[in-house]
Amino acid sequence: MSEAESTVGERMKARSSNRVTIRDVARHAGVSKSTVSRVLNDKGYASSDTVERVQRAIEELNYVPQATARGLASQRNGALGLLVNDLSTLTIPPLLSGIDSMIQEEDYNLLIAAAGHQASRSVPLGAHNTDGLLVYADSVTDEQLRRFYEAEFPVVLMHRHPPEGVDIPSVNIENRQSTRELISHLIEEHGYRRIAFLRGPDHQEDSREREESYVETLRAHDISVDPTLIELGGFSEVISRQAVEDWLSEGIEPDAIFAGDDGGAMGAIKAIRQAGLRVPEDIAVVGFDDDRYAEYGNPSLTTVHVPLEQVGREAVKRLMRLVREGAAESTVLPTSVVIRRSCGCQYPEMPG
Amino acid sequence: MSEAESTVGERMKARSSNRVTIRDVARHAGVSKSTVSRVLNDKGYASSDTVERVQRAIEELNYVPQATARGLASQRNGALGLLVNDLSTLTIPPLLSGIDSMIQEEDYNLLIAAAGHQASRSVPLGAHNTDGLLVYADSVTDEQLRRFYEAEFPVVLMHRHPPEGVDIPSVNIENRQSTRELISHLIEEHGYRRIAFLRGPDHQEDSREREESYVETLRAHDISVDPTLIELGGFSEVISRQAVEDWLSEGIEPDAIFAGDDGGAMGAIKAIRQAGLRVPEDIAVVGFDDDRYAEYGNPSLTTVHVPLEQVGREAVKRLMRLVREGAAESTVLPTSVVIRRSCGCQYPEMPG
DNA sequence: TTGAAAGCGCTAACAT
DNA sequence: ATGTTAGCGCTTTCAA
Repeated sequence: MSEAESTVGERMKARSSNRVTIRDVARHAGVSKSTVSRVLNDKGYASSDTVERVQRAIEELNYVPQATARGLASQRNGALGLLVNDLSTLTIPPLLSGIDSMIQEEDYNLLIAAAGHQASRSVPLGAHNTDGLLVYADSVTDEQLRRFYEAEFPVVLMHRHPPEGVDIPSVNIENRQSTRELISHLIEEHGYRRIAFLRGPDHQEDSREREESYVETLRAHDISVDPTLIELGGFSEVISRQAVEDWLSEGIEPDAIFAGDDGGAMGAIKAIRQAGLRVPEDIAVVGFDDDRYAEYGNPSLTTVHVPLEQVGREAVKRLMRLVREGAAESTVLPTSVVIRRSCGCQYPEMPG
Repeated sequence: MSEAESTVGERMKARSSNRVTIRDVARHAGVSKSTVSRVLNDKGYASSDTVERVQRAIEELNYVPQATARGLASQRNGALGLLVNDLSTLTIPPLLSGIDSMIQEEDYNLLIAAAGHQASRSVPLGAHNTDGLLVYADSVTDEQLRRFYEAEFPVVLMHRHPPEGVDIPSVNIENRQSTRELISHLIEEHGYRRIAFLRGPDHQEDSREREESYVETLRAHDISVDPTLIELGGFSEVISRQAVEDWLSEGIEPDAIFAGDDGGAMGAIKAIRQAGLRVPEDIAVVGFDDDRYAEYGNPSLTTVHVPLEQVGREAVKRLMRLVREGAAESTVLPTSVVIRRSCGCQYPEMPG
């Protein structure tokens, strides 16, 4: 019996389910499943006549190949995964936007999961449901990363370097240079000397690099580093605000505060104003990220612009290369200081 | 031959692939695949002894069931889809966060796709790769919605009502009442009478409802509606800014501007300040959404708080019910006016 | 250029 | 309580 024909039993079966399968298309076009598959995937030979018949059948039946079946047969999932710590962050939208646009171009799907604060738990995304993973910062542990690496599962890191001995490509941003420029600006242009720092979470590389560069820059200007002026801001508005409130209530009043991220800067500003002080007249505040609201802050925020959308796109590009060619290179994207009002400068676009 | 045993050929095959399958687990535990499957899915009976052996085998072999195979066999995808217009919006993070947390609780995966501005194109998510869809606002057309409905494919709408004759559950927010309160506040507390409106995209229901309520509230206060004071803001900072610039350059100077969303409010503020005018002294501005930066705006933004995280969670809950029980109810979540500085009030927390 | 057949890794009757 | 058997809907050799 030819596959292109059908028995009564088959017909009834086909009728009983309203799901259109490749067999229905084959039957409708008068060809075999294999031929339909070839047309679908543009693989192997097919006479233009056949191609057209099959495509018409697909249209007429409104056929869409089922992902699970296709995946099982071809041993690929057709999806890329994204792991982040926290989806509610403001840095997420541009990142997502970049990732999604690139992934759609590549005809893959995007599977997302937030690791929450238990980066130790088992990862919900992996070889069982994706063909590769984008890992943001410390959303998975070194150990888990190592396992992916040993299993030769394609992973690209964002805002993080691979641990020792693990050769995973990464897309990072330049933290040190812009931090140096930013802190130098505070010292040289504004004459601040008591500059505080609000650290990010302990395991965030971005935060560590920013802190190191902050320390180096102070030293380069012969300013001794005062440990009481370094507190945990946790890349969080709430924690940062509390830290600054604590300083102020203890009578510690820096000239300026370098918050590890813009959210922290907002928390700092809130604390300062609540204490009846002014930003930047009494205490200047600068951040990092250039979140969407940085420009609209009160006052507008001097910060460092991070090309997050580009980070997303570059990461996907690299992951695709890794999936297809087995290798990809790392990169570090440039950042740039954005001077606005909160450091004490006159931000041009904002009169009043 | 029992399934629990193995031939040399099978062993070699198992060795040749480094992927651990259910057969490996079965062999390792000395049981059949079915038993492993039962333990895996907690279905049917199994002696506690067997359960333990199987679980140990799973641990030891580091086995994770393959999503495609499981999906094909069980006729489900194990994933829920989310369709939005634009991933780069600020309303996205809380929404995503709510959706993701709920979805992880339900042990599903989250597949995301931005429709871009071609809501007309074919939808990348559907029955072929998900078990149900969350549709945000106008990210798909009425026609596409109708097709899903006719195919009895589970869909839950967010920030949108189903078209006529299509009974799809939705999670919406209260737009009219809070708009009425907001506009009444501008009129009654501040005495504004020339109040402009920046409309959202044409097909956004939120925007239409806000506009209707805006018009009604003006009329209720015996204020005639001036069509020149209604312009397209497109729920976009850039478009809104341009619209306000146009007004000002034409000498049109409202007492207050009601932007359809917070992004638009920011654009309006920018335009006003650039024209050398002050907010709220010369022109007041209010928004809608209560985005993360609304409180930090310059001045802080009077707006309407929208419980986006809850919208996400409620939508997932309803979609799960729809998937499992075939039905779910719609709901409308309450919103609340948040008075800050941009309307002309004294916002308590911000001295200086 | 096309069709037949095998099989991807799992679940789900149905036996027993 | 557990094993056997049949697929799920595709892709992919292999023949023809």
